[in-house]
Amino acid sequence: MSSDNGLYRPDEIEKKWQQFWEKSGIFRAKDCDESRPKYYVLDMFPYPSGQGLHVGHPEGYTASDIVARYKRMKGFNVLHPFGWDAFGLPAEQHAIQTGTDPKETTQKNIDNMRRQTKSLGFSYDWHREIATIEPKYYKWTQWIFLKMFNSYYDGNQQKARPIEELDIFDELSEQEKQKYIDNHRLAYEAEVAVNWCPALGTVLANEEVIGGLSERGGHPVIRKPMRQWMLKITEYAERLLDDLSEVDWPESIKKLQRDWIGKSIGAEVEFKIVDCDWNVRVFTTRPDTLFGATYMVFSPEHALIDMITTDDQKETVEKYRQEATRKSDLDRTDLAKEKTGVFTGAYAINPVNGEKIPIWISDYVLISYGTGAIMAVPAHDERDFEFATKFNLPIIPVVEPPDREQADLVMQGKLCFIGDGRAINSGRFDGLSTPEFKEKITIWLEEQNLGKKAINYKLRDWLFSRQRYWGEPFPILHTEDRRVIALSEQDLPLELPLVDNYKPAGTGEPPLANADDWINVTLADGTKAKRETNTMPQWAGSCWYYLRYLDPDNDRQGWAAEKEKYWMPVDLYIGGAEHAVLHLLYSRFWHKLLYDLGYVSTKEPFKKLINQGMILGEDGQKMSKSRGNVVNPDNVIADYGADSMRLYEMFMGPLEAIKPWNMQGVEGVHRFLQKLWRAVIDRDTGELDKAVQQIQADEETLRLLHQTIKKVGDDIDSFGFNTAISAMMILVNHISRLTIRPKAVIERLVLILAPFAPHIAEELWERLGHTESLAYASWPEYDKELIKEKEIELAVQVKGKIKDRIVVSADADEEQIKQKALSCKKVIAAMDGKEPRKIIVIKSRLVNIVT
RNA sequence: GCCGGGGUGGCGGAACUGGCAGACGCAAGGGACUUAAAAUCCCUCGGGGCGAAAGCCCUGUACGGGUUCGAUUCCCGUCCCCGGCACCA
Repeated sequence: MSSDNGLYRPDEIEKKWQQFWEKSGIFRAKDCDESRPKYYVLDMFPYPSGQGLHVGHPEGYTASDIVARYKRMKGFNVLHPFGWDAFGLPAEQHAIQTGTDPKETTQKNIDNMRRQTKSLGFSYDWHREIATIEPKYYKWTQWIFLKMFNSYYDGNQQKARPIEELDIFDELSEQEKQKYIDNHRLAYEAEVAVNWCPALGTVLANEEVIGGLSERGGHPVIRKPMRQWMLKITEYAERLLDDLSEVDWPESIKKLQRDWIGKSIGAEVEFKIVDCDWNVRVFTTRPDTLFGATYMVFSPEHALIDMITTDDQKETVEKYRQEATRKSDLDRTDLAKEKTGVFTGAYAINPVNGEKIPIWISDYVLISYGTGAIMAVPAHDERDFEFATKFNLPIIPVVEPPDREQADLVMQGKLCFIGDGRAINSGRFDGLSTPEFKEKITIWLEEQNLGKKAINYKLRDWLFSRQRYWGEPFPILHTEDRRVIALSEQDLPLELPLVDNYKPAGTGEPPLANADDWINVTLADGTKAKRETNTMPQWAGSCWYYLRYLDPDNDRQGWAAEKEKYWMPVDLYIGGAEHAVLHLLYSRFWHKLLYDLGYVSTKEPFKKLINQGMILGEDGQKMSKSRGNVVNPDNVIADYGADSMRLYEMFMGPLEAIKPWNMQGVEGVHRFLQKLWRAVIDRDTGELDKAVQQIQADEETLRLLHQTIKKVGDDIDSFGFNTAISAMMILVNHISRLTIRPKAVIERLVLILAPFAPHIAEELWERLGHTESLAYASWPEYDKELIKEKEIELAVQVKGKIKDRIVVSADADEEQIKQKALSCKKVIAAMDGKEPRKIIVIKSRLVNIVT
């Protein structure tokens, strides 16, 4: 008679162990424990969306959990926290539509996603859970903003310093002093042309505009000048670039960041404008082509245009400028379009040869890069070439291409050449190579006081305000007499007021402008002031959350210094590649500010970074509701259990790869767990199977076990989780075929499986007779000697083609192997009576006989 | 257009540092067990050819070349797919 007491029941054992982990507090990280090395494993915290978890989330979380559990078994004190990046547009859009407080919506979503996350059995220290929307959290986001506001960047020391230490000229008036200080703050206000999205009723950061449309929603975006808060990330450009060499990140991500920062080295050159007192500066990376500068182009927004435009050109120029401002970024960057532009009537003098050259304006020159004006060298710049060709401007070649054919075309003005070559038409510089020329002319320009070496970055200051309700309020007051003052630290947090209308006004005035009680403030001295009504962007909270985990309940500091010293930096950071630039660059920027001011002890926050790849639907398409190919983790767990879910996510392929979901693959790993279970547990009684016995394992089993222990450990170290699982499958296949299964082998198998499938591992561990959780059991050691094969099979090739195989003992020497190989019948036949010219023996691989 | 990543069976993928291509899993086919089915277990499984069979031969890692005793791996060229950037002077 058979009962089913011994069946594998993931639903039961998973609930049991999750409750045990929670109640026992076994995964609470101990601060400042100097007896063990520390290890900080961090997941990018999610936005708590109404859709809940999708299968992409657990991919990264499982990988980090495997590492966390593995490191604990290796004796590390592991910090593995979780939380919520909870400010965000969906909850606010919902609030606008329904009038529900976004806090309520968000809280509900957090509760649901927490339930889902816990059902996967991750070993998070839930006592450290944080959410960026909680006042006790954003108090410190505001605090860091104040640090930013109250600091300036000391260019000589290359670091941020308190604003009180800024040197000010005494002869300035009070007002001028204040202006000077405000201009130097790392958080400052500016009237900037922003990306205004009428449909969303907000401005967007450059990064949030994709091809002239809003990243979220795809609405059109136009340019509009508005007062905005900016953060001086540009001051950190050089350090953000340099310190990339210190972090262990994928090269591709580092490159994206380098390109985003976009450093270029060149020269600034001053051009005199004919018949007036104005000079204009341009930035160029090719000062060696100065002799070929045949005209200049100003950006339509350039301030000098009004002063230099001749009367007869005024109307045309004005018309063009109007059009340019009306154009959205999309129109301006449409590459299919032809270059446009108009002549200003003014001329400049080329400083190297005294030639009079016309000044044009065109929107292919950007006001925000360099000086907003360029010298145009049509022979050696493709954009200038296109423009010159269209408007019939002179093209003078000044670099001779090394290639003869190219050189001919360039000399005829028919080809634009942007490479390095030899200088021509450049007076006494003729004959120089491009790099030499660059160096010499830069020195010459400096001597003549006409220019100097210069560096430019593509990186712009970070537009930090949003016309939104659902974000951190700025701790800033605007007084009646137009001063901007910061709240003091004791006044934090400045909490969001309750409002009854979440709609933006549509004029650009944020929703908070309607909260009268909240906005109007009277200072101690009686001065009336209004609160800042913009809020911070979603990135703010995620810039520093990894620090709050260190000390989440501290209400006197964002984090305690000794905890920061103990835990930082983050040893491993896992998350999606979509944050390659923004989140990771912003965090690094904030971290460097905090470093300068002495609040953190490391230059970089994240030592090692891994990106998990996207998981596609079963149809190979990106998962989306409209395609109907979304896989819900809840269903997978209900059908197969969390261990199968975890295992499958890791077994699909390399962590970083993009890969399609396949429900039958889940079935496959589930069968693997079943097979292990059946090999250990008696189906009827639920006790250990009678085949599991305390006996010495045979040689082959022992070898396979030790090989597997080594492989799984090595693979976890290198994030090769898919191959680690396949190695364990091989071992389970072997064990399940044994009639007597050595208990000690099974125990070690259970231990190495534990980081991947912790519930079944804990359950089996218990049923194997252990009374303590395996969470801190020592990771099994492997024996190098036991791993070695006794006999090795070698392929024997004749001239690179395999003819036969031989088996030799592992310690056979080369001569023995050669003899054995040469004596194979098939080899003799293949050699066709010829003498071996050369015999290559690759130990433990093959023999190749060349005749 | 530029930059980065990639292209291996029907599918996901594996292959140390240039050394037996296709581990492991899925799907498929065959068999065992069963009254039957499910589950489980065993076998086959890149393509083509020869053979009654054991087995043997040829070919094959997007395509075309090259280096090498030997190339999925290194080099050159071409095609395709994915991601990022997009007039940054």
